[in-house]
Order: sequence, then C-alpha cells, then structure tokens
Amino acid sequence: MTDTAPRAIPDKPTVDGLEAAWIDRWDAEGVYTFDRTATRDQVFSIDTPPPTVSGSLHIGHVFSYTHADVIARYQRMAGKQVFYPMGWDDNGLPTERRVENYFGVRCDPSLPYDPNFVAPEKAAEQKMSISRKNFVELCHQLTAADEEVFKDLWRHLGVSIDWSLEYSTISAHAQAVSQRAFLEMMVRGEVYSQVAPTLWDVDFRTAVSQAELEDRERPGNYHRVSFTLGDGSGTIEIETTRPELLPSCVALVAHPDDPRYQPYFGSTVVTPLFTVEVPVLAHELADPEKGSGIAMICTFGDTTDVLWWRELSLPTRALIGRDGRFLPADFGAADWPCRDVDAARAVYAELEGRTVNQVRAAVVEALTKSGELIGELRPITHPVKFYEKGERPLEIVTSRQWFVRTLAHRDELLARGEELTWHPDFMKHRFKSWVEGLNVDWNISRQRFFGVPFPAWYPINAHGEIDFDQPLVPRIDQLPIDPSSDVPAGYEEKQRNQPGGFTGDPDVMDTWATSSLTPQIAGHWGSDLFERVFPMDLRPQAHEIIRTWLFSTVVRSHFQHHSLPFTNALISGWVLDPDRKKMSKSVGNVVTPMPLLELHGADALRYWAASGRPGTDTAIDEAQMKNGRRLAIKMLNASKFVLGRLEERSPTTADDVTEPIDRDLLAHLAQVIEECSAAFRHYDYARALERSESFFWSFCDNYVELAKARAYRDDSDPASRSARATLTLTLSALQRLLAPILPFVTEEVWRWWHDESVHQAPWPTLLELGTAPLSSGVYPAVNEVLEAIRREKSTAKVSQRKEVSELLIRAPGEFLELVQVGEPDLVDAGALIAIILEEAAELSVVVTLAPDPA
RNA sequence: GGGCGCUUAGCUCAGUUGGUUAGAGCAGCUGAUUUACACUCAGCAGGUCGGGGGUUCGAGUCCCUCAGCGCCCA
Repeated sequence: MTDTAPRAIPDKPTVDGLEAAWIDRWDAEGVYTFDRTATRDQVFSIDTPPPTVSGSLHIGHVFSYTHADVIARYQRMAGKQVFYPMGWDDNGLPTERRVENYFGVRCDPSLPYDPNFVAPEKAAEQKMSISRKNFVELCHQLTAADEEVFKDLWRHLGVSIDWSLEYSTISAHAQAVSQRAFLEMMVRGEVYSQVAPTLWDVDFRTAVSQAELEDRERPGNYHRVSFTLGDGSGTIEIETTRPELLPSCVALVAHPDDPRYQPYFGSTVVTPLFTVEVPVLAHELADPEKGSGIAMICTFGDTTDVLWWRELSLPTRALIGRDGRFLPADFGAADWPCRDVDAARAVYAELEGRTVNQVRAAVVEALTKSGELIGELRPITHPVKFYEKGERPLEIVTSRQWFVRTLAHRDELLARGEELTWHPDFMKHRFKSWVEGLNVDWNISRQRFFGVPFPAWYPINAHGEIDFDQPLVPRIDQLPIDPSSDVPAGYEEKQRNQPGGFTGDPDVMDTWATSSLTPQIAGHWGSDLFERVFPMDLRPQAHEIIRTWLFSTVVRSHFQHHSLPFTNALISGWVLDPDRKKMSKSVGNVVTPMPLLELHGADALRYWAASGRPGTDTAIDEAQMKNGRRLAIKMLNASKFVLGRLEERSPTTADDVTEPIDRDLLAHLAQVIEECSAAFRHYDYARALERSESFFWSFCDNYVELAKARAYRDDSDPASRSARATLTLTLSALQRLLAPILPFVTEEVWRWWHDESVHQAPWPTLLELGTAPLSSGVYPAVNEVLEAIRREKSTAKVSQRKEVSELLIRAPGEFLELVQVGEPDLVDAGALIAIILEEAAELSVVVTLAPDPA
C-alpha cells in the first residue's frame, strides 16, 4: 500500500452534510466522466431510464436508480469505463396535460403563432386557447424547470451520472435520431400507414396503442334485445352491454358448435329500430356461455368486433367520431340497406351529434317503447378498456395511423426475450406473455402536439386528393424536420395544402417510438461513440414498463441492428407504502423522497434501496433507513479508530501480517471479497451488501476488540505491526466493498488517507492481502470463548471490563490449540488474569470473576 | 381462463447447488458506562419454516396437492 499519512480526521465525525461536501467535489474532479476513447471491451454502458419529468418525483425513483447506480459504481471500481448518461423523457401527452393544467391553456392548432405571448402567472379557471407553437414553447419551458428538480434529486442521492452525457427525448438530436430510425424502417418496409379501426381516447382525441391499455372493472348492464328473423318467422334475442351501437350492427354471431343457433347460420335478421338486414354468422370466438350465446357485431364496439369484421369481411358502419359523438349515418344507402329507411332516419335523427351515454339512454328508451327490449336489465361488472391515463372508456375510431410491424416478427421477438439475461430471471415471463398476447401492430401515430413529428409529406394531386402511398421524405442529413413548417424537396411553401402541392403529416410519434431509441440517442448513433457503447451492458428499469419501454427498445434494435439493445436487464420491484399497499395518487399514499433524504441522509436511503433484491416489491421502511445511517456512522468511527492508530507509526504491508489470528481474519476477508465480487457481477447487490455489512460489524465488535491492545503497542513489536497491518488492510477493503452502496461516507473516510476518490479506487482483490491466507479457525474459536466470557459477565451484570481471575476452558485438543494461539488477544479483550486449558470431549467455559476490591 | 412470484421470530427479510442445533436487523426484555463510536456495547427471549402428502440416510430447500396474498397476460 502506498497510503499517505492519515490527516484531517475530525474529532466528532458526522454523516450530516456529506452530500453537500462531496457532490461538487466529484464534479470538479470529474470522477464519473466517461473516457470516450475507451474501446468496447473496456466499457460498461448503461441504458438509463429517462424519467417522465412531468410526472411526480417519488420514492420509486430513489429505489430503482440506486440499484442501477450501485452496479455502475461496482463496475467503475472493477476497472470499467462506465458510460452512465442521464436522459429526460419530456415529450408526449403527460407533459401536454401538465402544461394545460399548470398554465391554464389549451392547444388549438388552427390559431396563428403569437410571438408576444406570455404565459399567465396563475392558471385561469377558463382554459385559454393558444397556437401549437406557443403551446410547444410552454412545454419546453416547463420541462426545463422540471428537469432541474429531478437532477437535484439524482445528485443528492449520489447517482454517479456523467452529466455531460445528458439528453432529452424532445431535443433536436433525439428528434433527428427518431426520425432517421423511422425513415429507415420505412425503407425496409417495417412501418406502414393505413386507415384502420383504432383504439381511441375521446378526451385526448388521439389513438393509443395496445401497450397503453388497461382493463378496469366497471359496472354495466346486459340488455336483452329482440331481432326479427329475416323471413319474419320468429325472433332471436341477443344480449349486449352496449345497446347504443345498435345502429352500427352489421351481423349476429354465435359459436359454430352451438346447437341453438346452428339452424340460423346463413340466414338473416332485421335490427330493431333501424330495420337493417344483417346475416347470422358463426365464429369460434363467440362465447356460448356469455349472455344468450349470440352476440351482435358492431363497427366497432371492441377489438373482437374488429377481428370479426376483418375475418368475416363485414361492411363498415362506424358511427362514433373522434370526439366521442355520433356521426351522420347513411341509412338506406347502397351499402347500408334498410327495410324502413324513413323510420331508421327518424330514430337516428335523435341520436346524431350526441355522446355515447346519451345515445345509450335514447336507444334503451326507444327499444322499451317498441317492446324489443326484453325483460329487466341485468347488472354485471366487466373489464372495460381504458387508456392508462384516460378517464373514459376507449372507443374504436377509424383513422389513418402509422404502424410498426410487430405481429409478423413475433417469433423473432420472443427469441430476443430468451437471449436477454434477466435479473431476476423470472421477469422474462412478463416479456414473453406480452409478446404472445400481441393482437395488433404497434400504432405509433398520436394526434397530438408535443412530440416528434413524422418526417413525411404527402403529394396532393390535381383533384385535391392526398396520395398517402407515396410519402415525400427528407434526406437523413436534413433531420430533424417539421413537416408543418419545412417544405419537401421540389416544392414551395405556397403549395402547402393546395391541389398539385403537398401536405405535411399532421401527427406526432408515440413517446415510446422515441424513447425506444435511448441507446441510439445517448450513444450518438452514427458516431464512433456508438460503437464503443452498443449494445449496452445494462438496462435497469421497473417491471411495469417491460411491455412498453423494454419491449419497444428490443423491437427497434432488432430491426435496426439485428441484435439486442442491451445484454442484461435489471428489473426493480415496486416501492410499497409502509403498510405494504401499492402507492397511488388516488389513495394519497405516495411518498416524496426529498424529506426522507434530508432526514436520514442519502447513504441511508441507498442502504434501504439496496436491501431490496432485484424484482422484489419493497415497503418503505424507515427503520431500515435508520439502520443504514447507523452503518454509515459506524464506518466513520471505525475508520477514525483504525487510522488514528497509524499516526506516528511506520507504514505496514501485507507482509507484516504474521500473527495466526490476523491471518485467519484476512482469510475471512478474502472470502467476503470473493462473495461480494461474485454477487455484484451477477447484479445481486443485496447479497453483496449483506455479506460486507455483516463482516464489517463482526470486524468492529470482535476483531477490533481483540486486537485493540496489541495495536497500541510499540511500533517495532512485530505482533503490534501485524495487528495494525490487518486493521489497515481490512478497513481499506471494507471501505471499498461498501463504496457502491454508501458512496458518501466511504468517500469521506477514504479521503482521510487517500488523495484519489474511493470511487476510482480499484475494487479489492485477494492479491492485496499478500500470500494467500488460509482459514485456520483461530478467529472463530477465540470468538466463541470471548462470547462465553461476555455472557457470564452480562449475566452477572458486571462491566465487560471486569477482570476474570480464572478462565477454565475444557474442549477437544484441536480447539484448545486454536485458542492457545490467540490467547494473548483473548487475555486483553476479556481482562483475564489466569487461563487454564483442559482437554474434554465437549466445549465448556467456566468464568471466575475477580472479587470486588474491598 | 393461462402464467409468474410470495407465504420462515411480534415486524421487515436472508437462507446460494438438499447436509451440524434455521439466521440478521428492528421492536421487546435484562444489563454495562465512557482512551473509535450513546447515532454505543454485551446478553436474553422469541420460529412444529402456510396446510397436507411424497422422494431421500437427511427437506425451509426437490416433487405433487390444497389454501391465502400480490402481480402479469388474455
């Protein structure tokens, strides 16, 4: 060891204020700066999750980012150049919604840009309409402020980010990457645009993808509705929860094996109220157990309707518009035959322009009047599809969208899931079942404003028709572009939206269509940096975004690079509230991290987070945080003691460790180093913490007590030098073993005797312990006797420093030999006056306490 | 409906490929007292490892089954 002399050890060391002391110093020294000349084999690269900055900071961030950081710090000390960027996911709907509420504004793309617009200080009750450009400016303004708050938290938490690698998903760079990746997919035919029935949120007025759906249990009613047979010979009764879709009915469907309906297959029925003749068809997906076993197919009530419509080649009679209101209907048209056109139009006249709920009430009323609603409504609770951020059930609306072909590549994607190393392994099932359950291609179009625009225009022919099949695209070197303000090659701005001219794609991309490219964005795809960091070594993230972020990143990398985007996925569990309940805004049990961070300290929160194993949901546990704080304080005091013993004494080396008990301790240390290293290599930071922590406490409470007196002795005494060398080597290793988890306190104590940061120090190895120490058993044997002495003194309710006039140890010969070797330390630590060893089959210790002085 | 995970001390959790008497922290109880540490130290107590069955010389660990809790997918 080339340790410098101890210096500047405070009299009363404290963990308070360590964050403030070290954060800026690390920046100034560039401790976490990535060396971009490093080659791929020297690099450990992390695909950091860019948090949604418009979302709230919560304790789950502390949890998951600590897990990633602990690995980053280990890899850095193990000799890797760690590529650890930070990104912000600022584009997309969550930001738009936050801006709307924060400033009290709403985007109206038809308004012109107002260069003098200033956002109101306080949100007015009535939302103010502003232009798209003004709106986007506000989005940028607010996310920039939000990012500072997040950044402050990461720094306070000690996440070892290289801040020069910061990125955001709405930046020009990210947009260019996103648009380039889109264009390359277009060239390879991996995306297509199509007019299709799509899940649609009527409040946000945008399409959403399968990944953004969630089922919510909602009350509903079965309505039994009577259809007249086409030949008038009878009726068929169906049950539906959505009678408002009756005007969109295109067929009835039952299971092909259902004997009740087999006679009707191939015949027709007439819809009540609207008198539209529709066929009775057979399909396996019709559930004989559900309702009356026969269902009406409408365009479109749900995704099953879409499937039936497609597979059974049914006509389209879609009536729900983008705003959730009923559109005009063309009863009696050639493709919409109707037995009594006037009656149908009369009924529908009352429905057009109204909302789903209004239409439902009106249809029920009309059916009741006509006698075609049979019996009472039957209340049920059933799962209804919602946009995860939405408040009203999704509808299905037909519109033009861009899709990524995922379904055709399902098997390849499943293989990628197998290829990836998951931590914990069982999380791979989440990915597998998601991919297996895909039923539509990935819709990446969003009819919104704050996002990456599609880099495409479409020619308009002389008749004013838009040719969507021949998109006009920019060159890669022109990116990023905005088709609403930029003009395609060969055209002029005045030709926008004119016959013979062009029109820009009006939509923006799904947030995930850009954040699925974080390796390409952070790694600067196309530059030499990318070759040094891709595929990433680690993707840390929470399990709820496996089907979104992880899945979409795998898709993009599979298409673009024919590889996984990363080799390891470290999946964090959820943070539960102290009562082990899921935290949610609506319940109001969401915990914000800053107060806890300030109360217990960053190391304490990291300790708590690191004790939650990968993939395991973990409750907020302040007792555990306090325990982490205790560990940090113990590190301060133990370091102060050991380093204080070295003052004004000549340095020691591993060669000075000559005493058997010291060599035995180093053998234990060697084992701990090996176990911790293996655990960290396998991303099992919780095990690494457990091993190093328990060894550290044993070191403090047992070894230090045994070796203390010896370490105080003369510099030239070899036994004393052996103790000091052992203390030094062990402390040095322990400071480093705990550095990934407790970066602040370990840095503090390390700098008491080193010039360089502990976070750039080499990870402990067996080599530094000198000649391979073999476990002899002296240390545990001596501890066992010491424990017996302590027990006796404790039972006698006397001080542990009370003298023992005679200690009698009866034990097998080999045990006695071990104790004999460690006897001098035992005498010191136990305050023994006399010690007697006797051979016996079983261990027993008899302690005779010295009499009290008269 | 299909799948995954969990169930070990009052609480929160370890327990690696089956191998001595099942561990830790917290909480509890009993004490110690100051030359690293009261944000300390020592000691004590506390468990038929969810129930049942099986494999094995040996099961908290492997297999089957049942139950409860949580989650994913449909």
